Amino acid sequence: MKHSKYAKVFKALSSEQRLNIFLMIYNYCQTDSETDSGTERDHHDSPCKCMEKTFTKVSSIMTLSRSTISHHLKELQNAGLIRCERNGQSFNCSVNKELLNEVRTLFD
Amino acid sequence: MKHSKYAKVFKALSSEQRLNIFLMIYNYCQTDSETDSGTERDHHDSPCKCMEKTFTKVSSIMTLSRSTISHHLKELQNAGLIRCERNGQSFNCSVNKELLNEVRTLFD
DNA sequence: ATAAAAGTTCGATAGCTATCGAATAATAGA
DNA sequence: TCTATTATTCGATAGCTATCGAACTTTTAT
Repeated sequence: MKHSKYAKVFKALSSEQRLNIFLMIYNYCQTDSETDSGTERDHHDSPCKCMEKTFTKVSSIMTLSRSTISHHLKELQNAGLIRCERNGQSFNCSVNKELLNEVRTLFD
Repeated sequence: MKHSKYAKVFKALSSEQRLNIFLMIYNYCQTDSETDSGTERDHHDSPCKCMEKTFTKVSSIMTLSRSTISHHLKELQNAGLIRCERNGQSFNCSVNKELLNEVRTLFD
């Protein structure tokens, strides 16, 4: 992978608030996929289960305006760290674990 | 480790030029410690051998002014990613591998 | 259809950042 | 001591970023 893409990932995680949001989604993914390990899924497109109502959950925990949260979620998507989709009123996000693996191997 | 410290690390790596500088030092450390694996060292303070004349080498490879390079090296030090010391005319840097390990485990 | 809730987009702004050149300080060698 | 090399600090600047509130759009429920 090109260095510029890594830099983009790091930039997305360089804001403390945004890192908190990301880790919130990440941790949810972790515990969720343990609980749900038997289920059949497409591992390429969604390597871990979505965090449902991400926007709402983030809003309830962090004291940031809605527009700011929207912005941060978009930044995380833009860097490729998460994928989001709207499902009716629920806004769901999942972590791109493949990208995380790539990033991790940068330092191996 | 506190999230804010991770954010600081990511911020240090979020500039493409600075990431290039870091990876240059990192890669040098890697090949160097392989070549030099038998030597006795204090692994806490210097987990890998220094890259000698860091400043000069970075200058010769990247088209950045000296002041900018100085600034970037300081940022990397500030985030704890590298340690530098001046040794006469030579400016030597080494990578803080313990910190890298911590960062890596953020996503385990 | 209307209202409520959820999320996005827009425009503004204060503060940060990458970069430079010039001036300065530190070091080594003659 | 004088000079060349090396690195730091300073001041400036253009551009980016985190954040907000207000206005708008989309969706669900009544």
